[in-house]
Amino acid sequence: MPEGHTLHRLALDLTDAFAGTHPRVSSPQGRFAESAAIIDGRLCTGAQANGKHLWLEFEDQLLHIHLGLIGKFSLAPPAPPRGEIRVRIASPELAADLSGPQLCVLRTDAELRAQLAKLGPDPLRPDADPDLAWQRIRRSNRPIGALLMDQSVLSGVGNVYRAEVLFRQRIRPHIEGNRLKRKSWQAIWDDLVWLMPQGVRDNRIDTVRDEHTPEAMGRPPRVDDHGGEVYVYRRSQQPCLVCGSRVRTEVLAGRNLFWCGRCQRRS
DNA sequence: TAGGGATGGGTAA
DNA sequence: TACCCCTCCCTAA
Repeated sequence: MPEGHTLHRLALDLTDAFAGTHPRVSSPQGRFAESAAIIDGRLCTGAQANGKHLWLEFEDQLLHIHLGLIGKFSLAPPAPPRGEIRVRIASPELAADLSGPQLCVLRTDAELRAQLAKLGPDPLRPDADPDLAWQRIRRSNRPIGALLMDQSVLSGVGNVYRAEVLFRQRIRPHIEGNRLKRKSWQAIWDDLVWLMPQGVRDNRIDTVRDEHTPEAMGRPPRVDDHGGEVYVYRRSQQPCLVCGSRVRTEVLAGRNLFWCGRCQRRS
């Protein structure tokens, strides 16, 4: 379930669990066995995230992980591995099991920096410069709904935050980057900077706030299969929580986009 | 039991 | 744009 908030949360949890310790590192599935042996028992100094990239630091070796679409990391008291576990990082108290990652590889500091250099600003990092993203957006004729998903424009936003932040700011997903108003971009960025830390804190994406909360509207909370409270994501054909018209869907940038054609008219 | 989908992204064409 | 990989889970048959 990985958008940027998931990775930042994992970095915090992994740091809490293993920083300053010498965890055992193994590969129950076997596909990471050789590399696991290299860092097994080494001092772990912490974990960090940037966009959807996550890494653990073992002295001069960095374990670089990208969960992709289906990757998962679970932290729990040690138990026999279940399923295809690429990597287990374990202390006597906790085992972190990684399954289905798109990427899981040891890197040097220089190699990792080269990877991260390709990423646009991450709303979850305090040093992020939103103007770097704006300079790309204002020169592009691609729709903002595609640009938000492009990790070289800005990093960490995935399909849920894309749909939800555009809804919350009432922006039409199809407006081209070079026709988007600067203040609209600022509103998107500011909203992500407000929303995503809540995703890290709660470990899920909730975007329905203020007067539109189900409680405020006299309905029981509706939690989507993905585990959060949302306006439009995966709500195609259902009534918009704000105006009641049907939520629309189409594929944009290779992924299912959801939006309200009546509420989202701003550029 | 087979097939499809899922919050991602790299590569080839 | 199409296809591929990664894994798990739900649905239809």
